[in-house]
Amino acid sequence: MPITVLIVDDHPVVRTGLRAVLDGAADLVVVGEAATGEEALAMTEQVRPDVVLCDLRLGEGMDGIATTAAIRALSPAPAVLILTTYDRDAEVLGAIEAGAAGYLLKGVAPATILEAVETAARGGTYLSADLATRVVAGMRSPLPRLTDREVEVLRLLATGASNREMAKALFVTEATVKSHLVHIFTKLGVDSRARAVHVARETGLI
Amino acid sequence: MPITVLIVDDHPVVRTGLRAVLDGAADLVVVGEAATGEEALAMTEQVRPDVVLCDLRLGEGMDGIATTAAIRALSPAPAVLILTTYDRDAEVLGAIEAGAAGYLLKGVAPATILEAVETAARGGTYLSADLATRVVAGMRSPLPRLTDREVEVLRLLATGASNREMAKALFVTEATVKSHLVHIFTKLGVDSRARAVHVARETGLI
DNA sequence: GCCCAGGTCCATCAAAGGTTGGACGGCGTG
DNA sequence: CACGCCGTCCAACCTTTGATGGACCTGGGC
Repeated sequence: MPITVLIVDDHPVVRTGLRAVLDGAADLVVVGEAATGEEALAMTEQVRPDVVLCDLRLGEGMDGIATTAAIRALSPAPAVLILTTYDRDAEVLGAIEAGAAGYLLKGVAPATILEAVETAARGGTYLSADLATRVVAGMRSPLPRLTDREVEVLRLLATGASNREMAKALFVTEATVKSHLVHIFTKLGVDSRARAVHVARETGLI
Repeated sequence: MPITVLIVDDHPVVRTGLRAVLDGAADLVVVGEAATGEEALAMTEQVRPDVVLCDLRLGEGMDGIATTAAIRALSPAPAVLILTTYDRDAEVLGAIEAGAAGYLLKGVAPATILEAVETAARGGTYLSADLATRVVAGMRSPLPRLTDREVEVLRLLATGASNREMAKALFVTEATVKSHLVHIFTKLGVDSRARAVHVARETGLI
């Protein structure tokens, strides 16, 4: 009995590529394609695949992590393999937390994708080699938990807002903004707004 | 006589997808695949394709624009079609300036890709519909030309570097760095480093 | 009830960042 | 070739940011 796979990616070309790769394996059969998270969810309920191969970035609507969480909430829940171009720490952790059975970089060889799908179908977890160590590192020193307010400030910061502007936007005084900034800096281990934005981007925090 | 196409993308899956799409057309034949800009250049000289379909981002080494420029410098030069995930102004313009015969978003339908390749082979220019207007807008108010030095500063800036750090890195004084910053701010129409980084990212300048 | 954590607020001072104005060399054009 | 323009460089001055050390209030857990 072959392993059934649902492909989720917003790029037709990538879907075609994945289908071609998966069709090359005798024990795999692609049972559907979806372009959005919403579509993926609906199709999963209909066709009940063994594995969902899902891009992390899906253009409009739900992203890969939200889709993963929604799919894993179904029962019986198929394994979800996250596929992506980038290797941002926060996203890896987010995907794993959302119940993903693995995380693959798009740059990997076709054989690796097949291997990952088969591992996932057997209930295992597959992480691209270069990601495994990063995840472990991430586990050791988990990403700092920013409060909602702090994330709000961080987002404004990333748009280049000054303290004065953020204060206006958030209806607080400049002093309060500075206070939030200090907390953000401490949690991110930096000492300037510019660097805070940089690490926030790097870790996928924003 | 069929149109010959060389596929350039650092992701095996995407290459497979493109090959599948192009093989669907009777008058197209894929004569090779390359994973890097260097490889693409070498293969272009060997197999002399009519059209080179090239991803804008190629991981290590030359990027799509550099590769386009290098390929267009050959003679006879094949048409180069740029394929990408994103639609950043600066990159569109850069690609066109480098001699690209068009610019395609990866999200488009397979039929659109075929159409673009055929247009390119006939010597025409193809731009994804939503890009055309942006290019025109870009022409009307061209992106400011930053000098090499300014771009260098901007890149450091984006990593969150302080003036002092940039000065050390560039072997100039802090005052000089500030001077470059002023010019960058003026050209980008902003008044702070944070906002400069923001618009630089938005416009694909970095 | 008590305490602690998070959000808000504040003042002060040192250290960055940003503004202004100017010097020097290369390069193209009149 | 002289002129101006541009890129690079620099210094002095003023503004914003970041560090420090507090204060109050709210809500949740012991």
